[in-house]
Amino acid sequence: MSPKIIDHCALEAREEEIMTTALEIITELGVAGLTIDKVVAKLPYSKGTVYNHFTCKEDLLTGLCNRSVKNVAALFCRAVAFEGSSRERILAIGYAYMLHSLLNPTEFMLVISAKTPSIREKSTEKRQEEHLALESKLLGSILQIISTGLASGELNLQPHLSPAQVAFSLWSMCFGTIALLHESLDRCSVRTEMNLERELINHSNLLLDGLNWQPYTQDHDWTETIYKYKTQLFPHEVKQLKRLQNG
Amino acid sequence: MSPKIIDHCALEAREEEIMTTALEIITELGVAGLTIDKVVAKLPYSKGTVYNHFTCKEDLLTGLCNRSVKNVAALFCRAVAFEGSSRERILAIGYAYMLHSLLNPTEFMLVISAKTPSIREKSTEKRQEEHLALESKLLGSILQIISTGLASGELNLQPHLSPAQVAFSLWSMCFGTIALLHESLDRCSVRTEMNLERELINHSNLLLDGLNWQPYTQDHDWTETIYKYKTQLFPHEVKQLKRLQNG
DNA sequence: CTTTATTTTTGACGCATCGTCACATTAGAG
DNA sequence: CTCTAATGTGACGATGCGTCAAAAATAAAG
Repeated sequence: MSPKIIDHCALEAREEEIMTTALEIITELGVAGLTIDKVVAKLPYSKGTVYNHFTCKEDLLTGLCNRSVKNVAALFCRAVAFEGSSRERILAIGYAYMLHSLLNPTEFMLVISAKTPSIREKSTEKRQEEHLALESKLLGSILQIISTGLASGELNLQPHLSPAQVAFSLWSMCFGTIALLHESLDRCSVRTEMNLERELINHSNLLLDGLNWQPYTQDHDWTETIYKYKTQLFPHEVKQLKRLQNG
Repeated sequence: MSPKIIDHCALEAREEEIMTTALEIITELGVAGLTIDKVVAKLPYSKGTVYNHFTCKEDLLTGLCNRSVKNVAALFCRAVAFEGSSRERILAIGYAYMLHSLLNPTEFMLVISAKTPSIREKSTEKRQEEHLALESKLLGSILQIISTGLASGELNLQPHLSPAQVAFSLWSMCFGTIALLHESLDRCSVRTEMNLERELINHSNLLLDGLNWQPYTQDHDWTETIYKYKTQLFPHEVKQLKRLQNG
């Protein structure tokens, strides 16, 4: 009894390896170009082994999507810890989301793709649940900032709005803005990344003003806040982005 | 010479027939379940004929998506003609979009799917352009309302915002809200359609307040306006929706 | 009515990809 | 060294895509 012990650590490492290889192929050939056979060809394992980790191609895509959301969650945690007013911190969340989408365009697209029924329909229940859990972790970061805003009195909720509703508003605003600007980014090159930044900040400020979240847009130097994001909060990411845009 | 004149009308009718059949299959089996062979099996034509209309499956999906956007555009035109303040008319746009997404969930999902790179990469340039033209028609309706709002003085743009930026904000807000609530609608049945309606109105009002688009949320009876949407502007659609929810 | 030139339709075919499963391999216990 | 169970392998059947040579349909000319 007990032959060949399953080394959980090694298993997980292999799963990472498979996902990384899949991401390379997607970056090169697009989601449509992804093929299990191509993944297998790039790996020292066989098809059967890959199918031990992922039940089908869609399951692999969802796994990739979850890995990406985990990275976003890490950025959000940093945004929550930003030294500043609650409104500055909530804006940092949107900024983090944008940075992530610019640094990892392939993965961002994957998150949208994974929400598509054709992929959801086929991937594992387990990975689906993992995805939901990760998403609510993201919402958790937002809710955390909302509650400190309420505590400090900078945010006064209108009676018909719950914190969850506000969090959802912010979330969907970011999602919609980035998704739509991302897609046009691929088409008409008129819009550059800088435009995405400007629109996202505009749109966020409109929403936050509507919420009466102080300080209002005109009562604070937001350019300076964004400068702090760039130099203090996400210096590494911004540097990486600049390198990406020049290279 | 000159045999068999191509009857453009008949051709178009057949294209419609193909798309309708494809939509039936998608509604039944999901986007992933769509197969050209299945479409052909349901039609009195052969595979070759279908491929005379659409170059590939993805092209068919984009065609389906465009047909759906055309219907949205028609609803938007009615919203523009609503008798009321400019803010009431802009809110009607969002309401129309929501109604459409609830009445045609399959098609709404398709619009998201069609934005996915894996589909865009493969569909025809021609249909891509058609899609862009249709989308800018939608934005056109929004811009039209913005300009009447500016003319009447109900909307005063802050200097750093252009009408196009405002239109984009509204558009992405609607898109994000509906997309995210639609997808959770499929998963946790906690959220009903009524919730989508409430959230969309909330979210719209937040944004419009942020824009200083009068009358503000607290200065007008919006419940009554929504009642007008239901009874005067989209009575047929609302009735259809109720039938759908009961049946 | 027959012929002819041309367009349209057809469906069998070749190719790619998927996911499976019977068999091979491996590593530790006895 | 042998036995055993977990793990890995890749050939295989099935499915679906898109093509293309041949067949059918059509309308004007003879």
